Amino acid sequence: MIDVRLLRSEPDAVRSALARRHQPEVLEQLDRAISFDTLSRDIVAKRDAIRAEVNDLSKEVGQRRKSGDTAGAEELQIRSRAIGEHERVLAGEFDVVQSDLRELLLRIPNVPHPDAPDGAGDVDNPVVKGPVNMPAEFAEHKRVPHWETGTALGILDNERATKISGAMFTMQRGNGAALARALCQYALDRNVDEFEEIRPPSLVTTATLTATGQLPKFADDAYSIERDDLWCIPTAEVPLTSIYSGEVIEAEQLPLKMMAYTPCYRREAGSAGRDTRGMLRAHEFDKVEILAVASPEQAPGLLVEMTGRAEALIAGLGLPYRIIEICTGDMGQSHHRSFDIEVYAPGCDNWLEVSSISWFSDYQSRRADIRYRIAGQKGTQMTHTLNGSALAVPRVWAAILENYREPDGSVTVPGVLHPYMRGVERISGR
RNA sequence: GGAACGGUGGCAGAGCGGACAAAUGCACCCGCCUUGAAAGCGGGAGGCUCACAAGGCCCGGGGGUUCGAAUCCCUCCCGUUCCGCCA
Repeated sequence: MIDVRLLRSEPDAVRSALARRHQPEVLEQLDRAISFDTLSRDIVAKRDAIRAEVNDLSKEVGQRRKSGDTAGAEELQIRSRAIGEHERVLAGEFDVVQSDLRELLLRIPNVPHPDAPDGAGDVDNPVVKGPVNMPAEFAEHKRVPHWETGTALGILDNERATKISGAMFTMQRGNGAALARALCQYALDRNVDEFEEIRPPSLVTTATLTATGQLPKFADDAYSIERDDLWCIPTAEVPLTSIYSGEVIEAEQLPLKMMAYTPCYRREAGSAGRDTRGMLRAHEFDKVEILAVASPEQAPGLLVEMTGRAEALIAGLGLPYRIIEICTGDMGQSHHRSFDIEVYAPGCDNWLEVSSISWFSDYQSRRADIRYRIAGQKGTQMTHTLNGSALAVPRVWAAILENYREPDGSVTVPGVLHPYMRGVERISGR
């Protein structure tokens, strides 16, 4: 949620920043929000003046009662009651305007960072690094999609996954399952130097899913358990961000760095049939997420650090990759600035998005009410949040099967994963 | 799921219809005292809204009663204990 005070003090700056997202309806919402805010301040001023009057009268009623002036007290009561009617009307109006305003603000996206590249959509995302590790050409035996290799080796069984749960569910078996788990273990071990490992709940309340920005706008993308008013998390970002919701953190505690390995659930409404072969897009997948709660000053450095960490994991696996920056027209609603890491998969002949690292400025913190206090200073400020996929399993799993496919159809396991694979260095057919 | 009891400031904990932003203790900050510190003494200090002041709001959330609610009523949430169920 963007700051209403910013809307008041610098409406033009907010407008031109949001205009870079190339979504005309956002600017309309902005105008309505500004007029709601003006109206609400107008009403609250009147309401408060009346409340002050009622408070004064009530005090006097008490005093007169005490001194025995019953008649005088009763006369004041009558007056106060009449004024109270008016107060009730104004208070009602205020509540309506406030909730309309909040509803609007929850749907207005974050302002992009000034340095975020301009663009209308994903084709405008500039490559900021790479390709790294990219061979001049790929041998024919690597030009095999992972779903063929995985099925042939008996480590991918999507046919039965579909029988069990329906379309767009996947299932890994044997060394394929081990490979998926090894990737998570690898990602956790490489970040435990700085990030606290968390095992959060994967079902969360509506308030929690609203704090990170998925609700109210993107309800169709999440699985909901209506009977208990809970939602399945689409990413560990959701529970991790809300760990400190409603709390005030001492400045010297910042940044708070956390990571979690969780399943992620996405309905993928509207994307059925698109890039859904093999492991490319599924309703349920595993991911290791890294997250930081920081001061505004710490945030830019953390964005660089966290992007570097995600990159190091991919580089460590020896996969060809590149880093792109997300342009203003392609940014997620909560994002202030964002980078993606893409891995090249020769079998699909495609760059696969395997990691996304984002800075949310105070957008999520304001929704979640996460503040910090500087010792010796009055008041509190909103924190900044950042997060990124350290490693999203399915597409990395897919890229390994394609990049490490041998002429005989087996798959070599990258060296860094050997310790987590019970010594298996090569996955061959049974 | 059932029953009982709870939810008040950083923490503990009083207040249970009228001057309560809220006693007291601990912790914290500033003085005095001291070579320095502790103890002792004196003083200060919550959050939100807000340019500031004034005003308003905040005693788990929401609603109600009342001239007036931390205090009474309803409802929801959370916690503790006991029972039931269960990995």
